Amino acid sequence: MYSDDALKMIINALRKRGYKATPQRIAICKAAIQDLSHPTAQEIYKKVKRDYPTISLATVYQTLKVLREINLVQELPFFQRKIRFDAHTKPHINLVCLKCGAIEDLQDPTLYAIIDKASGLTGFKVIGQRIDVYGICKRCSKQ
Amino acid sequence: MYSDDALKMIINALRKRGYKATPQRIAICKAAIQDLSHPTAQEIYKKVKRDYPTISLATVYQTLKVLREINLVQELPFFQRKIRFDAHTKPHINLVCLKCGAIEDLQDPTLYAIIDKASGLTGFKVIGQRIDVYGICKRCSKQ
DNA sequence: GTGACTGCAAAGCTTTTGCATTAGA
DNA sequence: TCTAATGCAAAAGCTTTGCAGTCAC
Repeated sequence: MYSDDALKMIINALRKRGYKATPQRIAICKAAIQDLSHPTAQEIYKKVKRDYPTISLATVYQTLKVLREINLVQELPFFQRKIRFDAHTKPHINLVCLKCGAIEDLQDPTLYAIIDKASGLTGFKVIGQRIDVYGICKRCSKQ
Repeated sequence: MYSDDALKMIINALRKRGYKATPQRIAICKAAIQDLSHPTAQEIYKKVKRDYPTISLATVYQTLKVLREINLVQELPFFQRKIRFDAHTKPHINLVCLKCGAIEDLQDPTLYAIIDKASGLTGFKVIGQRIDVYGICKRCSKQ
């Protein structure tokens, strides 16, 4: 399910920045990065709790903060005070279904050009981006 | 400062949907729509409080919910549990400076094409969008 | 061994809700 | 008049913080 290479990458990324690679931290990393559904902190917590029953939400939040710092995940603050996490930090479109709540990622090479243009026009130094499209997904439309 | 036409538009938009055009509501609308800095609810509250000292935060939140419903503003949930409001509901780029916190809007006609393409590819029915680019603005870069 | 991490509990804050009073249409 | 809106207070609920014990390195 999860390759050793990816595991090594996580451990290296942590150590390179001076963070300790604790078992809990690795479990949270794996849960956050493997999960393509853009989970909330609560969802990551529940998932990790299966293997580490004593884990606390505080640890999950602290670790997610670290992952954000080392650019392994991106925070997506959403409605209803929920923050969802996206392991996909390169430019892409989040197709957010307002009915079922699902978020689908969509690549589009044109995005790089638009972001570059925006940067060039305004002298803005780009660090990251978030592109959401809200609506109703195909599955929900059919119902 | 604020044209009668715009005022009439707000009142009409409210009444058309069955909402009453109370003085507080109009003041909040004006504060939210005039302000291009993407204010938070707190900032709108402080601004309106000058003219209506008895206004409550609850009223501000309730009114912003109404404005969202009638599509006069868009909610932008941000980091630190802050929601900022954008009176600009058409596709545009929010250039968000991570240093000074300023948000600048930028038009780009190409966005329509990208959103249409995304919609066409996936069968997604588009209702709205949010396009953020995070980085350092020109002014902050110079310092 | 030592400084960073965990996890419990409590605090912090934004946003929402309940409800009596007030006021728009 | 009659329903909806206001505004106070309290609740809700996600996220952060403090701190003692523990563990990675």
